[in-house]
Amino acid sequence: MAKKTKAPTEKDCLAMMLSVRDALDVISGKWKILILISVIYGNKRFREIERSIPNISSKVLAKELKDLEDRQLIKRTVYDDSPVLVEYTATDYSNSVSEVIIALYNWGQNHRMKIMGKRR
Amino acid sequence: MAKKTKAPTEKDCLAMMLSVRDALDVISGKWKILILISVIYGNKRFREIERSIPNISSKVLAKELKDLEDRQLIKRTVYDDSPVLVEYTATDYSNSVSEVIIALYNWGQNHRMKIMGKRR
DNA sequence: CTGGATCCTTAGGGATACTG
DNA sequence: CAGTATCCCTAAGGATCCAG
Repeated sequence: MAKKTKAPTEKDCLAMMLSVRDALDVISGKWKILILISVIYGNKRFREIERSIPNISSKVLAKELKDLEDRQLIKRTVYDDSPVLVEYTATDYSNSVSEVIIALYNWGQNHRMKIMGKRR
Repeated sequence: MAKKTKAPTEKDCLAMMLSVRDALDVISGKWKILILISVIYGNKRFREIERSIPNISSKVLAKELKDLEDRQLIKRTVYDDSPVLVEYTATDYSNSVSEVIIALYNWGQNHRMKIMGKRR
């Protein structure tokens, strides 16, 4: 109703930052997104996920998985306990991250081409 | 022509990760995206940017700005040098990050509501 | 196989003060 | 105003080994 003659500035800028920072809190770090990708792509077992992500260590993976589970971005299910069978799966919530992942993917591809082309 | 009966798996997953990792290399960290937002929103001066971002220190800002400049994600222009006037502005390239920012923003908002609603 | 425990290194970043 | 210079501290992450 009311007209806001002003273009977006300080307040919008800050609001933008706050939400973005929330998002970054969750998905920032070297591994979280990669783990999400792996799980969304269908990897379920610990070693499977580990192998799918170059250079990740089991310690880091365990820690990040726990973190992601806490935030309900993945679901951990224990199926057995003789040789211990655990499965990690995506949740609706983790699927909602897809847009972010896609955006990162697109931009990253573009960026890669740019640096490949240019300097060095 | 050829049928690929298989759904995307390992190779696509890895390709996805590589590009995403490239993107993360550039924009990860606590501050880079926030700085980009600030500059894209029109803040140009060092102190202006500094004030627009809660809790950032001048040291960190200086470092990140330099980094972003190296990667051509912002442009630094010195206009004068009596009281020293410097302007940071967005580049086409930094504008291309907008999609990522929007995605983060949307998801972050959603996430914020989710945690607000739930636990604690 | 699924992780936990331990040790260690480094980069990120806060605080504060200072220079051109 | 636009940064630098220190100092210091913590968390992220690598390496390796070990336990259930």
